[in-house]
Formats: sequence, C-alpha cells, structure tokens
Amino acid sequence: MEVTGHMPPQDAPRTRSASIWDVARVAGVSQQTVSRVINGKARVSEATRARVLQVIAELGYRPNRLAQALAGGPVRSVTVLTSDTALYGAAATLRGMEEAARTAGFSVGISVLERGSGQADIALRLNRPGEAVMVIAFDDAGVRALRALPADVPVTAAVERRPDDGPDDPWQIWLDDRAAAAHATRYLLSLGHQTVHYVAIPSSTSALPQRTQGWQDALRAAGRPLPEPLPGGWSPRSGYLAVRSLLADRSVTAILCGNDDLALGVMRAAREAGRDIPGDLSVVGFDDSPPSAYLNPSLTTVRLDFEGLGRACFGLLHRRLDPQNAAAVPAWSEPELIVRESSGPAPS
Amino acid sequence: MEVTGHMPPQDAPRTRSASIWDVARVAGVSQQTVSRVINGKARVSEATRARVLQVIAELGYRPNRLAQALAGGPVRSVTVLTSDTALYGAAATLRGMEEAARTAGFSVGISVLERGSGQADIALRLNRPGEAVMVIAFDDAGVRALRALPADVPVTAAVERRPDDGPDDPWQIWLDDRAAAAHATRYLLSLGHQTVHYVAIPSSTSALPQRTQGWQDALRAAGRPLPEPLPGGWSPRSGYLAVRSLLADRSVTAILCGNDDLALGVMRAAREAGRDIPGDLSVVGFDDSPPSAYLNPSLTTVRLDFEGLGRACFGLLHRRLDPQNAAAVPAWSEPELIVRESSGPAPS
DNA sequence: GTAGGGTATGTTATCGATCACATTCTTTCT
DNA sequence: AGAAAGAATGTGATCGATAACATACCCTAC
Repeated sequence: MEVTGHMPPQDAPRTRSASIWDVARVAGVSQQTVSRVINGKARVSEATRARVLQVIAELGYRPNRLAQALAGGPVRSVTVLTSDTALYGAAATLRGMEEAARTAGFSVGISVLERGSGQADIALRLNRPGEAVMVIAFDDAGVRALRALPADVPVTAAVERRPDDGPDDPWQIWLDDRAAAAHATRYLLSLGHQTVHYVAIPSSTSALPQRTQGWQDALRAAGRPLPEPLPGGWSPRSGYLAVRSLLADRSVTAILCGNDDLALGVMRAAREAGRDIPGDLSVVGFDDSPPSAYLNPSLTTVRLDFEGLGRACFGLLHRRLDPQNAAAVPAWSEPELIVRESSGPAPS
Repeated sequence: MEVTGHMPPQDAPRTRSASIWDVARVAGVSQQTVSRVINGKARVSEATRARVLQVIAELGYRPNRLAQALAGGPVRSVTVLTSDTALYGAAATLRGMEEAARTAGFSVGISVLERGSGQADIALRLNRPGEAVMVIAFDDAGVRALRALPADVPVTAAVERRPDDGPDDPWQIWLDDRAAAAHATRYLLSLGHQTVHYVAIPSSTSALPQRTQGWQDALRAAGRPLPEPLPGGWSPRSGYLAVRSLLADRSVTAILCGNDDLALGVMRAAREAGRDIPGDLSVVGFDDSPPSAYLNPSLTTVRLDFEGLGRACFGLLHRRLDPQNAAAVPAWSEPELIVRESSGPAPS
C-alpha cells in the first residue's frame, strides 16, 4: 500500500515534533485514517488501527489540540471565569471543576475577574468564539461577567442564587444557602437565644442574598426580633469591624456569619470584648473552610459542598456540549450544619 | 482600493463570528494588513490603521487565539502545572502567576497534578508541543512533573529548593526558606528556649528540605541539642498527630512548624494536653496564611511572598519566551518573621 | 454473473490566523 | 530626471488537524 498524492510539501524536519502527516507517512496510510484512529469514531480495520497506534507510540506523536479545535473537532476545553480565588468558596469550586474537566479529558483555562473591573472585555479572554465557559458567580463580579458573555458561548455557572426574574436557567446550579442559613438560625434559637444577629457577606445581586433571607425566614417563623443584618466583607478583618461595637451589648448572644472568615474576625472581637465563646456568645460560620475544625474554639458552621458543586457544574457543561455522550451530572451534597465548640446554650 | 484576488472561497455566513477575512473585506485591505494592525509590529499607514480598527470595532472582531498560535504567532498562553491547590502556598503562587500572565495578555491553563499520579502523561496535558509551562514544584509531584517535561517546552518553575547537583537552573526560582527557618529558630532560642522542635512538611526531593536544614543550621550554630524532626503532612490533622505524644514532655517548650496548617494542629494538641500557649509552649508557623493573624492565640509565623514568587515566575517565563520585549522580572519580598501571640519567653 | 450495500480508506476543502516573499508607491539623493 | 532606498501593502504557502465527499473493495443475493 503506497500513499502517493496529496502529501505535505516538505518533510517535517527533525526539529519539529511529529504531526499527523508524519504518522500517516510512516504507517503508510492517509492522515484521515490516522485521525480516525485517534478519535475512534469511524471504523478502521483492526490491522490498520494496530499499525497506526504503533507508529504513534514510536514517534511519540501527540495530537495538537489547537489544530483539532481550529478544524472544528469536538470541544475539549473550558475556560473558568472566577473572582478572587483567595476565597474558600471560589477556590474549592474551581478545584471541583478542574478535577472533573481534567478527568473528562478537557483542558482547563482560568481567568480571574478583578473586583470592579469592567465587563466589556470578557469575551476577549476567551481563546476563540464559541469557547466553552464556566462561571463562578458567587459575587457581583461573577454575575456581571455571566451577563456580559456573548449569547453564542456555551456556558454553565455556579451561582449564589437563582435569578429572581424569569424562569430558572437550566444551566445554572447553586447550593441551597437559604435553607441552610435558616437551619443554622433555628439551631441557635433552639439553644435558647432570643434572637440571632447576622454578619452578611456582600451580595452578588441587588436583591437580598440567600443566606440573609434564610436567616430572616427562621427569625420570622419563630416570631423573634429581626435585627438589621451587619454588612461585612469577605475577610476576617471586616467581620471584626462589623461587630466590634455591637459586642458591648450583652444581650447579643448569638451571631451567624456569612462565612467562616467573618466568624474568625467576630471571634477575635469577642475575645477583645471579654465575651466568652460559647459561654457568653455563640458564633456560627458558613462554608466549613479547612481551618474551622481546628480553631480555638472550633467553629460551628455550615458545611457546603463546593467541590461537588464545581464537579456538577462541569457535568452540566459536558451535557450541554455533548448531550449524547456526556455522563450524568454528578450529585452534590446538601448543606450540613456541623456543630462544634463555638456554639452553646444562651447564657441564663 | 479594491481587493480582488486571493479571497476565501465563501462568504462567512451570518452565523459565524467575524474572521480576519471579514475585516479585510469590509476595510478594503488584505488580511495581512489586518494582521499587521492587530499585532502592531510592522508599519501601517495611519489612515489604514484607523480604518481597520474601526471595522474591527464595528464587526466586533476578535482574533482567534488558537489560529494565531497554530500559525506560529508569538506565544501568548501558559499552562500551569501544580499539585493540590487546597494548600495555601500553591494557591497563592498560582494567583500571582495568573495575575501576572493575564496582565501581560496571556491566557492561562491549569492542570492539577494528583499526588502520586504517574508522570508519563504530563506532555499530554499540554495543548500543543512547545506550549509554555510554569510548574509549582513545592512537593514531590511537582518536582517529578518538572523532570518529566520534554526538553523542548519552555518552562519556568517555582521550587522549594534549588537542585543540589549541577549548576542552578536559571529558570527556577525559590524563596529562601532555609534562612527564614534559621531566623525563626534563632528567634525562639533568643526567648530562652533550650531547643526547638520541628514538625516537618513532606519533602519535595529525597534530600533534606530547606526548612529543615535552616532549623538545623540555627540549632547547630547555637550548640543546642538537635531533636529528630517530627514527620508531618500538610494538614492540621497531621500536625496534631505528630506532636500529640511529644507534648506530655514538659521540657518541650518551643515548636516550629513547616506550615501554618501544621501549627493549627499543634495548637489543638497543646490545648488538649493542657499546655498554655505561649505560657508553657511557643508555637511558630510558616507561610502566614490568611487565618493566622486571627487565630486564638494569633500565630507567630514566617510570612512568605508566594504571590510575588508567582508573578516573578511568570516574569521569568516571559523573558524566556521573548527576551526582547518582556519587562524585567519583578522582585518579590524576602521572608519575614511576623511575631504574634503564640510565642513567648521560655517558662522558668 | 452482476447489481446492491456495506466497509475501509483516500482526496480535497476548510478552520483563522502568521510568515516569507513579492510588488507597488513614495521619497530622497545625485 | 533617473536610480536607489525605504515605506506600505498584497500574494501564496503553511500550521495541524477535521469534515464532507469520493472511491476502491468485498461479500451477499437473485
């Protein structure tokens, strides 16, 4: 069997790594046949397949993914858009996404959204039009990026809350923060606290955040006084500042925090104010970030399965890209209250 | 001015986004001229440039980076190889790399190295032969990946330690862990502690890790007893387990930890053993991870500029890829001992 | 024996850019 | 004024793959 016509103009020099043409020439087949072997889609005779595979191994041939994508092959790459990965939630979600994508043979791009940066240039970050995208939209920057994405890009997103207006977007997933916050609040009430104060993380939209709503749900249902939520940021410092003055008031006996970092700041403020935890004051966090179990006192918090959410977000994307072959979207865990040392009965 | 010859066979249909040909046609120039405008390298008359730029804006044209790379354009993408990003050091380094790369107009790929996974397939993760790579090689998996990379890929790495054998690789950078550990150890000795125990993080190579060496340097120089390093992992739990039995010995009054997470576990073990920090026992961490300042007691630790290291690692790569135009490699901060509440005078 | 229907494989066009070289149009100098 | 030098721009080949279509081959059925 001889391949004569339609050869590439020049022999690939030794300096360049093997291309599909080199494999084809050495194996004595056409590049299309090599392509068929690589992708395993079309039928190739067993003998030919074996020969091609052997040549591939000998030459150390690796398909060039850029060329594959350019030529319109199946999508095998994703770009993740996320804001500050110093935050546990975003970082853990990213880990889940990367793991799932890598396992499925996708290459993963990442682009961090600076807080407050413009969204006009979002499309510029993509490697090509139609690039697949996952957005981690737990905050304002993420939500804006999601909105700014051109309509033709296949995108899935992990969001803080479902959109208020219109139907659910089937390509967005979220954790049930609202129910979890309500549960944590009910837990504190059940310990005898008259009410629960809440230090809020910044909102991802103009509407009331899910965690804030859940906290309010529980207080309302129990007919308890509903304090103003204390506006916090994402950092321990902002939690510290948010409650410092509040803690002089000994009637404040229970504080729920929008995340564990805020709780860290709250606990420090409590120490400085001479309030004992959990004797005088119960503190509950949100996220169950890694240090929480080892803090002094260890932190009662709501465990959120961000990694699972990230894996599911990729699963969703995979289904969107390739409904035929993609596996089922993996399930993720429900939020779970982890009771530790930082919460206890209301002081008598 | 009319462009007649050498047109692409068919008009780009409305469904596909604008290509360089569309811009060229509308602007009445050749695609090469559009390419020149995009890349700003060759000279184009002011009038032509303005017209092309306007058409680009009108059509919303975005160059396809895959096609650019395939066609042999300048490298504008990097893949970062890193192990577990749940660890603060790797995560912070990655942040620095991503930020610097994004700022320089590079797209960033990421691929996580599973602990203990084979290294044979590392090249498979790259989008193409010759893809630029940065490796975060603070642990075994990273170092192995760095070794397994084909010779033709332009790579820089953030490493735990410089290679023992042979000359320094000019494309690797590191923090001076050894000096920092020695400094932290001297600090503890200066507080009156007879000696300092050390809980080690896993080694990235078969040789003695830098932090361990620095600790030993200081003890030797001071003529103090040199205890066996306690083997730890990366997690608080492993720190807890490593020192639990040791803490029964009241003569142990100072412990240096290979990272802050280990310190977290050590502090818990101390609490359970009824050892007061810093009264009975001084604990010093390594890294200055975000929670450290807010722990109870707040943790004395060595601040490491991982983000700066990451930025520098990209700077180095940029110089390697494009020595002419790349900016100078940004400096990063020296390790710095941050004294907080967890360390104090030796008990009398 | 020949039409019919797969199966295996080859050929050409295409994706969207860059590169190297060719060509045209201006200047500038003698 | 003519030639040489340089600026601006166009042409064809190329990167490494896939898609769509074409073709050769083989076996079965009438």
